[in-house]
Amino acid sequence: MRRTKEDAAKTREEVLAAAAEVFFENGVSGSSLDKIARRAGVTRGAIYWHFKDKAEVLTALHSEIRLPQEELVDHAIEHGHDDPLSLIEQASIEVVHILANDEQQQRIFAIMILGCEFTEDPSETAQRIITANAEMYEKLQKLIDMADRQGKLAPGWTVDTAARAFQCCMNGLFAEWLRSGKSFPVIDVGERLVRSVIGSIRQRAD
Amino acid sequence: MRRTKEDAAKTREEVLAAAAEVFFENGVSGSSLDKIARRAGVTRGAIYWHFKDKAEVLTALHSEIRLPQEELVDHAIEHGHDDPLSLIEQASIEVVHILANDEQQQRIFAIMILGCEFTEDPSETAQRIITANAEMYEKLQKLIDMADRQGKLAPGWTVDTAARAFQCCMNGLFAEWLRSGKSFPVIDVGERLVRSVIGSIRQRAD
DNA sequence: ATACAAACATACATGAATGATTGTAAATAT
DNA sequence: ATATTTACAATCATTCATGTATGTTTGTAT
Repeated sequence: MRRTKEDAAKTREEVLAAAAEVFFENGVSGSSLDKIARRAGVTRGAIYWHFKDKAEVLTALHSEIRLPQEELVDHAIEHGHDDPLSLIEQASIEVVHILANDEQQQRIFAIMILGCEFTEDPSETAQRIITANAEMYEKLQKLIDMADRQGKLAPGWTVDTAARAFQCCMNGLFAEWLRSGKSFPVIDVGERLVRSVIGSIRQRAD
Repeated sequence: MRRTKEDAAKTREEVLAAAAEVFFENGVSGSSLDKIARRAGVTRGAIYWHFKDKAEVLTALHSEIRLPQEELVDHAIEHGHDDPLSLIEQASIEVVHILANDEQQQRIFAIMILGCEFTEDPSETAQRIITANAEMYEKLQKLIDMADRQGKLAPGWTVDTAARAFQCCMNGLFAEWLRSGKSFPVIDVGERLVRSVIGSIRQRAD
């Protein structure tokens, strides 16, 4: 038996990795803590030591995801940018590429987007996801607002409508891809989709 | 007590309506048959009389949804159409309008899109949803293929890429709208989104 | 009027998942 | 060297949903 702090941290990570797999395979509420424990090579006791309950395992998984693009976007929001729509376009396409190659993040994304039981009275768990989505929306909104003030929005678009439309596309893209078992080339579809929508939001320099 | 055939059919409908509500509020696997029964004003016995188990309640709910646009689209696929992309555009926008006004269909849609536990080894339940989605995709594909053979696809688009991109948008739109608690005007966002994507798929007549 | 079947309600048996408790070997502090 | 935590494993009691079996009332056919 091993009990050093590093080992403890290691089993914590193993539990999280196992949880990602089991959640991904069986859905969140279809996964018992015992299944996760077995997959991680421990017992439920270990899980209950590190986490309060299943919900806390989920939120721990969620907090593991951190896209490098976020810092880029945050920087642009703070310091301004001369072509916000292009920034969105580039950053989004990069995110698609990253996600297409990182299995662990795919699983977590899938669990968050698809496997989350959704309830009208939002449970602690679902609330986290809603919050995260709202934060992403706000960032989009700020960037598009920046573009608007530069007179770069095509007629007919409002800041909110454009932000929502783009958000729907991206979430829909990942959701469909993961739900379908990665049955189509996300990168191709994603790039075209992003360019289409951004293209029609952008004021054409005719 | 009432036992006539019409009354039986009525309680069957009441059970389904209750199921839609309870599933919508608590998620599918968070809803016990007892909760549904109470909401419908019956006991589980009644539910087990009409349905084999919870999965069958779900599929019964699913089979209740039948959009009038489907017949229009089917007709076009069979008999041909001189502007398939416009047909997709029109039909999709109409679907958005219908959905925006029908609470029952919104709930069912929400359950199907969001509340479905997703699993790698698809359970009987999830399989139905996947199948339904695949059917919608095939129809899209056929229509876009028709447009392609008329030389109406913009350069860079393939039939599959275009069909996937559009499907992602629509599913993403409804998913986001329902998940967010209908916090934005679907009709506005939907119309702009549909026109944007179809517009960039369509060969421009410059 | 009688018999049977339809349409439920009620009661129970089962199994699974949870959470709490307890036990314990090793690590760390003193 | 000893005491005390740490980091788990193992066990147990409880809850809870499910499925089934059985009871009961009413419609309906003869």
